[in-house]
Amino acid sequence: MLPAQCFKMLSDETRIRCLLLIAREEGLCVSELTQALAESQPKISRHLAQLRQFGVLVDKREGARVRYSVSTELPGWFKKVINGLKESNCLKAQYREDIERLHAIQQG
Amino acid sequence: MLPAQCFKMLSDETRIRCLLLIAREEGLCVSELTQALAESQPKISRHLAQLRQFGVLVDKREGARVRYSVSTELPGWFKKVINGLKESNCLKAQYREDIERLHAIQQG
DNA sequence: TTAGCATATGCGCATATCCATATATGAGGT
DNA sequence: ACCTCATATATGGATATGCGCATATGCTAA
Repeated sequence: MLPAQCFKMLSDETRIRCLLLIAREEGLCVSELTQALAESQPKISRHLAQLRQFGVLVDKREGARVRYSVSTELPGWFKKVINGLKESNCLKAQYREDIERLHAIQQG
Repeated sequence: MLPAQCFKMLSDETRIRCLLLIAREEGLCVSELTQALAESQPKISRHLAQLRQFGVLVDKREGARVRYSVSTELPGWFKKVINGLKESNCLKAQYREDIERLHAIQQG
């Protein structure tokens, strides 16, 4: 688990947006992310697969859906990075629209 | 300053090694890094240029040499990432050899 | 000015990354 | 069985990245 490889997982805007939403909501399925980020389903799925293959996310089938959540077995320094992102107020603004779209869906 | 771009700067092992050494020693020149990492001079120079162009490092000419140091004008969450790396004991072991080579040079 | 060390950059190549499109798999309902 | 929704993957093409090598620039000293 080299740091450079971990950071490569975070080096794509789509992956960051997925990860932050999943961390914030403690688990989301592909269709929720597809709508929240307003991106194509294959695009989302492929990025989630990368994060899962690298061990950042874990997936769990729930009927027809697959729920992705943040792995609990990450190196301490990497957990801190994710928490730092999650708690950063200056970043919250950048991804506000994703959160708003997600909540709009969850309402309906 | 999108997070994904910041992390892209950290997504290369050579750049991580440079950044960690520079952060630890509070400024190093190209030749020191070239020897400490045991990599070619153009390779080191190119990666330093990327880190500088992105604003992670600042450079200062000192005679024939150029000293690179970590910028003080980085977003708070990004400073925390760098400090987290610097302080992580589990990572210190990974880059021990770089530090040893550096100190060997500085002695001589 | 010339020599020589320190640093930066241009170029070509190999490889990696990302995307859109189309298609495949999987699960549940009828 | 079929159909449909949810998710995954294969393919091909555009772009980006990293490297080695050679060369250019910058500085100092003589």
